Amino acid sequence: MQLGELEKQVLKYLWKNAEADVKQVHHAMSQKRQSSLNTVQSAVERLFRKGLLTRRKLGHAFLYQAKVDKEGLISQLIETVTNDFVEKGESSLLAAFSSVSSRMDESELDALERLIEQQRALRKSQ
Amino acid sequence: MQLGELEKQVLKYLWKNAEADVKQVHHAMSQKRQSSLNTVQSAVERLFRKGLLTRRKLGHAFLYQAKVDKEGLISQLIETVTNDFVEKGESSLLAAFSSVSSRMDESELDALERLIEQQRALRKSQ
DNA sequence: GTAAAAACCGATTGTCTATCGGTTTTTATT
DNA sequence: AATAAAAACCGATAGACAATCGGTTTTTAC
Repeated sequence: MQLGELEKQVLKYLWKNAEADVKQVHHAMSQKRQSSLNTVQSAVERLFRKGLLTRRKLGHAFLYQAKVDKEGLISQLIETVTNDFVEKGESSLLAAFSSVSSRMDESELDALERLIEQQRALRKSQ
Repeated sequence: MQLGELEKQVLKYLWKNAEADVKQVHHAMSQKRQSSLNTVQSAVERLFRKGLLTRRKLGHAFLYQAKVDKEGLISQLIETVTNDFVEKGESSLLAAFSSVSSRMDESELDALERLIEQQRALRKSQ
């Protein structure tokens, strides 16, 4: 999946602000860029068509909401870029990590290990 | 960094075959697609300009070689897609993992922990 | 029913990959 | 040094896709 700059900004905004209509999104975008309302509308629609947003009608306008959270999207993007290089059968997630681990320093490795423990704890409790 | 399909195939080939000239690459590509020699030449040049290949002249032709290995490229791509979403200061690599870990099953978490140990061992020995 | 607001459509521009023909440069050979 | 062959390089076109925005249609409130 290919995301443009404006689309990313819209997503970020919707992660911080649960629901918003196009007007609000446009207003928020205007801090960083001078896109017209229509341009923002298009970006929002593209995101909606890509399945990254949900929406419901409230009064005049649709209220849009992020369908995936940041972590979900990132892991989706990671799977996309890694899948192209990973052979069938091997886990692209693991492959991704082994690619990344060599760039981590000691403290990051430690932090990573703690994250694994957290993840395990989370599972036991459910 | 954006990689097209042909570019990916060229990279994969050069990961399997240390050095090759355009002719060889073209020949290898012809198994999967019927691109002309010039088309392959362009893809190889693009990869070279992107810093993903090195080359040296041997006789007539340049011999091209992958400058990054698969793991290096994947981790580079992961950093690219994650950096857009990660705040300054936080490690995008760690953020990437926490995005991905929820999709891993028990055995993958185990495998990941072993990878961390390997990584540590590797470092101590150097 | 109508005016205003929002959504939707269509067209244009810009960027990037794939494609390949054609020209220039390099190299080996005589 | 001249030349023919090989490789590299240049330029142009087509196809995707994001960004952009004007204009039309649909929806909603009054």
